[in-house]
Amino acid sequence: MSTKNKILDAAEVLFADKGFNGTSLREITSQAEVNLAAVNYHFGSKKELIKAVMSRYMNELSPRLESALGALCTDEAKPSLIDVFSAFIEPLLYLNTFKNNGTSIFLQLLGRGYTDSQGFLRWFLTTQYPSVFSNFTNAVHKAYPELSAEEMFWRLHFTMGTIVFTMSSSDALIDIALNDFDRQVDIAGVIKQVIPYVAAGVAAPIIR
Amino acid sequence: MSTKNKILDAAEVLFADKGFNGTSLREITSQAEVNLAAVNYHFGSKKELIKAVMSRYMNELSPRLESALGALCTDEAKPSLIDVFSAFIEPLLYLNTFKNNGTSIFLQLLGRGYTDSQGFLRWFLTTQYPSVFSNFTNAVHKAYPELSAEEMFWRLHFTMGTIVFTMSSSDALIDIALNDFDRQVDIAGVIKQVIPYVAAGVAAPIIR
DNA sequence: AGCTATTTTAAACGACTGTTTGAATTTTAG
DNA sequence: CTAAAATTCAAACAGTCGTTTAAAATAGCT
Repeated sequence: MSTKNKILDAAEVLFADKGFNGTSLREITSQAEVNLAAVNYHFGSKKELIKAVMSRYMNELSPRLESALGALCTDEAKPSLIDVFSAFIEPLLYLNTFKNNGTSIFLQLLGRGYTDSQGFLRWFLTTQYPSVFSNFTNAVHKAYPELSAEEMFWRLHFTMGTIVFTMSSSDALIDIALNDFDRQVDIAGVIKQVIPYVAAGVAAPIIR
Repeated sequence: MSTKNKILDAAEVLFADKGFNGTSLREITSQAEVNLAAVNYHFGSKKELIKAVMSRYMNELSPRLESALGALCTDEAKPSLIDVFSAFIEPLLYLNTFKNNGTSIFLQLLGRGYTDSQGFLRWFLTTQYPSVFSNFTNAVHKAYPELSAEEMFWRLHFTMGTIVFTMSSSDALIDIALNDFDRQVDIAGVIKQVIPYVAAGVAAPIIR
């Protein structure tokens, strides 16, 4: 295993758990069992390391998401919103085979990225992977054409919030579910719970 | 204006903007124009200052929320989920009169509290203000009795995520709405947009 | 006024942060 | 085998962090 990958593997878990600002390079390098200076040598800076961690996931996710959402839009049949959101399941769960707990880690990282460090990660994702967003809005528009661009904007951000926030505290929530309801839930279970919710939210009647 | 209040006023704005971990005591005290040591003198520690900032809002919000939700439950008429979520509007917007931008600041603080500092704030709120949560779940249960406790647990956390996440990035979102749609939105406008969304999400049909 | 208690102040504490350095080591290639 | 390139390493850098200290200033009270 290369030093670079040892660092990435250790970093993503710590970042997901304690946030980007909350994780020090010393924690990462000691967890990865490499020298402290290795991060700056291989990645240049902590910020570049964060980008590298996210890119490793986005490069796997982006094409799969693109084709799944693209298939919905080229179909002549009108997809339901459940179809649109369900298109995320397979690509997201693929991250689990690509890496242990990959889905959960990635979604937690996404949540961290939106609140930590004044949204520089949001800028990075929207500029580096713009097609993911446009594919998504296109699919939603096909499923629910009555929704104006502005209303869609808000509802998609609400959806983003639901997903990202839920996932960034998914470990705690899964713990509570285990204690209060004796129910063993995994990340796939949470995803299946959240899809009807966000689909209904986006499909909510328009109040004018 | 007392030193204590000068600190609280400066702290809440900085905390909302940059998070609890992202704001240093030196930023707070120089913004408040008081000595650095004043925080530890008046509050004991940074952690206690965070609690004090939140308590100042919760002590205003909690009784108003309690009576608004309580009224729904004692009514013999079955409330709709829109009614339940609309019960939050008046107490939340009251924070705006209590303090400039109070609603927005409080909701942003809430969002920060859920992701910063490994959820110690979540523990603080759920143990110090448990009635808010139980009143809420009671009201939802009355509006939608078919929802099991476990399903309600998940949907309420999804809702929490939607609200809290949206509000913690509300400044950025309001900016985008202004640029892309020439639409001036304020925090009340965002709340009115989000209520149909979360109400529909919670009301989503149960898939078993 | 004087005395006490409260508050403010400047300075320093030790611990931690990301980053850089230059020498030692390992790997690669001719 | 050897020389060059790439990597690892311990050490130190300059900063920032939350907190503490002890002296100075202020306030309240008799």
